[in-house]
Amino acid sequence: MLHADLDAFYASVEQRDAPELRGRPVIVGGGVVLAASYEAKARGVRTAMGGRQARELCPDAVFVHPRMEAYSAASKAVFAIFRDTTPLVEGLSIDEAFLEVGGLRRLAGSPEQVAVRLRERVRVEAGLAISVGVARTKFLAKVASAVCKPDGLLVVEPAREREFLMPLPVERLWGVGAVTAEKLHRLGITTVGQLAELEEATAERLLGRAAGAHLHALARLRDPRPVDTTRRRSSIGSQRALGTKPRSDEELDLFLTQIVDRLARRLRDGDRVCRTVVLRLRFGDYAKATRSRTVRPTDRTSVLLEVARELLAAARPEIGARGITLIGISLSQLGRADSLPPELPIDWNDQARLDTVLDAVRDRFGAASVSRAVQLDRDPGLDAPLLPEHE
DNA sequence: TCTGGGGTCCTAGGACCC
DNA sequence: TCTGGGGTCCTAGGACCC
Repeated sequence: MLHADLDAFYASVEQRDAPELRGRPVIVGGGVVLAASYEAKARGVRTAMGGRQARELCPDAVFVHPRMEAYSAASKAVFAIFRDTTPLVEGLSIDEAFLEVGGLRRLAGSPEQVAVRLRERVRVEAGLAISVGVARTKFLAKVASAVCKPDGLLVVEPAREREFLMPLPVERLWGVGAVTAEKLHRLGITTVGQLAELEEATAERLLGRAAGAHLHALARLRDPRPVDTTRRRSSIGSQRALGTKPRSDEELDLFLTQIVDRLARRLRDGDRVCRTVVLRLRFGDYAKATRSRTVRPTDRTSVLLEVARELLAAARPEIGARGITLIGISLSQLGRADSLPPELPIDWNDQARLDTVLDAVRDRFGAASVSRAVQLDRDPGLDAPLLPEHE
C-alpha cells in the first residue's frame, strides 16, 4: 500500500507558479492560515492558526489569497499520475491518496520502485514535491508518509512494523486528536506501544465502542481496510463565519440564500440530489448547534432554500438571545440525480393509464401497495410515502 | 489564537415497522 | 394487555481530519 501526500500543497502550488516565492515563507490565507510553506512552518506557523499570530511569528511571510481553481487543477494532474500508476486509487482529500500496488511486481517492480518512480513523475510532470509511505496496511503507509515529510519516501518492511510504530506518540494514530490524546494521557498512555498493551475492552470503555476497537486494532498492527475505489462524497456544505457583531434577520437571510444557491449549483453540476438539509450555527459564545430536516430527494434551489429558511426561522429566538457567529448549510444523503423519477403527472381520470400503472406497481410491490394507492387516491390526506422513493 | 472552510464517521434516543 | 427480538430512519451532537 502506498500513501501519497503532497507537501504543504496550496503553498507549494503558489511557489511553483510564482518563482519569486521559492525559498521564501509563504502563507496561503488571510484571517486564518490555510497552508504554510516549509519556510513558514520552520518559524512556527501552522495550519488553522490565526493570521495575526502567523504574521507575528513570521513578519516577512508573503500572504497569498487562495486560488482554489489552481489547486483543483494541480490535484487533477497528480491524481492522473496516480491512476496511471495503478487503477486501485482511493482519494482521501485534494492532496492525498492510497494506491494499492502489491499486484504490480511483475509489471512495474517492487512497491518501493513504484514509489520512487511516482515521486519522480509528480516532481517532473506536476512540479510538486510529494511524500510517499509504503507499508503492508493503509494505516502504516499513512503514518510512514507523515514521518518522512517533507519530500520523503519511507518503506516500512513487514518485519519492522513493531519497532517502527510502538515508540511513536499516540497522537500519530490516525483518529487520535486532542480529546482522545488527553484521555489516554490521563491513564499514563503516551506511546502506541502502551496503547497496544491495553485490553481491547478497556480501550472501548475509555474511548467508545467503535473508536476504542479501531484504535486498539491499529495499535496492534491490524488494519484490514482495502483500497476502495468506489467512494463518493456523501455530503457537501458551505458556511460563513460572521464575526461577533449583531446581524439582522435580513442579513442572515441573505447569507443563507447565497450559501444555498452555491450548494444547489454544486449539487446540479455534480448530477447529484440530496435528502437532508442541515443548518449549522455557532452562537455568540462560539458554542455550535445543528438543525436538520430530511425531505424527498431534490436538487432544486427553491426547495432547499425553503427548508433552510424554516430551520433558520425555528432557531431565530435562540439566535436572538445568544447572538450568532457562523451560519452554514450541509446537504447530506446525496444520491445520483438520474435516480430521480421523470416528472410523470398521472391523469387519474385516464382509467387505462391508471390500470397500467397499478399493474406495474402490483407486479413489483404486491397487491397491498395497490390497495394503498387506491386508498391514497380517495384520501390524499393520507400523506405517508406510498412507495420507496423514486419508484 | 478572539476563532476558516471543507469534509468523514460514530453515538444515542425516539418513532415506527415486522 | 403485556412482553420480545430485530431492524430502519430521523435528529442532534461530537471527535477528528486536511
